[in-house]
Amino acid sequence: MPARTTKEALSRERVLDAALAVADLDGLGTLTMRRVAEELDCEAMSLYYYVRDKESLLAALTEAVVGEICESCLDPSLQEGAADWREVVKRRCLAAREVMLRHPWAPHLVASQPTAPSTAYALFEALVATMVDGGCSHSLAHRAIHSLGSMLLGFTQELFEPEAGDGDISMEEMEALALAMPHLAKIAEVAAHESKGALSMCDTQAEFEFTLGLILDGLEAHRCEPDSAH
Amino acid sequence: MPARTTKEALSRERVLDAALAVADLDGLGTLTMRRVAEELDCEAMSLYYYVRDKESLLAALTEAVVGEICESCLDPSLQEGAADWREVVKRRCLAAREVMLRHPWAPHLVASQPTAPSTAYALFEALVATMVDGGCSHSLAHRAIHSLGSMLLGFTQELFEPEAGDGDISMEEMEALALAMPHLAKIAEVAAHESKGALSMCDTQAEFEFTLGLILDGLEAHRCEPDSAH
DNA sequence: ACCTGAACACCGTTCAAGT
DNA sequence: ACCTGAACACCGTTCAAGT
Repeated sequence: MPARTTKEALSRERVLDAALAVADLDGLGTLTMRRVAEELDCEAMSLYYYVRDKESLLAALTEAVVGEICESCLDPSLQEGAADWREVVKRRCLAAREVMLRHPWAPHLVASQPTAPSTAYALFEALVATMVDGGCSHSLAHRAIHSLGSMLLGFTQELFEPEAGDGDISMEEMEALALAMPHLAKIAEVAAHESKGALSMCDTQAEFEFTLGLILDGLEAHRCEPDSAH
Repeated sequence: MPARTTKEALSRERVLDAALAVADLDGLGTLTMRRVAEELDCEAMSLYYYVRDKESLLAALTEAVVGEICESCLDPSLQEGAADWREVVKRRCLAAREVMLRHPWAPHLVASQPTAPSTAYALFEALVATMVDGGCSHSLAHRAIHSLGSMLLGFTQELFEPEAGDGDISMEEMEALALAMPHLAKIAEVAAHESKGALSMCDTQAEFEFTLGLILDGLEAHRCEPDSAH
């Protein structure tokens, strides 16, 4: 009779929501299977019906936060009245940051994952599109994604590296992906061409030095016109 | 008789070295008290004679890697023949990166610590000194440290925030620190003055936007002269 | 002073058994 | 199909006891 006390049926979604709630409340450190179960008023073992193991739970949680970031960043209203491609990109980074501030555990979690969740690619595609429309080359936009990585997801890491097993993505999926994200496809194409024989698609050393150069040159410019700062 | 099989006495240093070895060999994930003990051919409980708990072991390990980074960055030969303050800072960041590549687990570990290890301050002091000698204001050098944070330690995070308990550092220590690191002391002084009443000493939102601006403006410059890239 | 055996609380996970 | 009790391996940590 009492609807309140009737146990609501579990579901993968409820499990995920509970995990997110625990992380938001007490951080990743207290996110145990038993604690999530407690939140759902069930036993820890029940979770394994909806989730392969803890690792995959965390992977799903990662996808969820990154998805939230993407949603915020892709809000069309961010484009309104922007003077510049820079302003659009800036607003998107600030939107990403807002989400990260709501989920302080997110950078840690994303960084601990072996690969960036697929949700992130939509965000990268949108950023590259904005830059290319703004007159940037694909190659510059590519470097920009690397340089902005830590502003978007809160940490620095390889983003474009292939997953452990190449075989787990089919040719059809590949083509569908290329159609959905033409700019990323073009970037991947160029990068693959330039790096034939290299260990990884992106020259991370070069990317590092490029970003470093941007920052140092920018600081030098501020040194010469110290009116803006201070 | 057989010196080989005679158990060498444990020591805090040996424990730390063993922990570092485990991390380098198999990553932080396998770094358990029992595994470290195994490496030392003793029981896990023995470690507690030299280390309060695992948390403090990890803190010591953090101090060790950050110390290694500082040593590399502070190598005087990095200053030789540098055309610019930028070149010195760049070489230091690249030196830091080399250490990080040797210890891929380092960014994770440093980021997971509640506070940056004291070892890091010597590095910041040296960088600020280089910039100020190169004609930068203290306030610009301060922002530079924030902007370069992820290039130096592999992640983004609050660096200057006070530790949980303010009381655990005495007035004498404070003054000794100020004498050893005059530039950081000056920066702290200015920041404390500017932020009276604010929650934290550094306006992280402003630092974020500043770094973002450096990157975006740098990219825009590259868009206009696309000869250098591509 | 330095090390360890036994023990405890907590964790992820499996599996057979319940409904 | 969906959930759970019992059980196992592994973890950090304490403490009394050994040398």
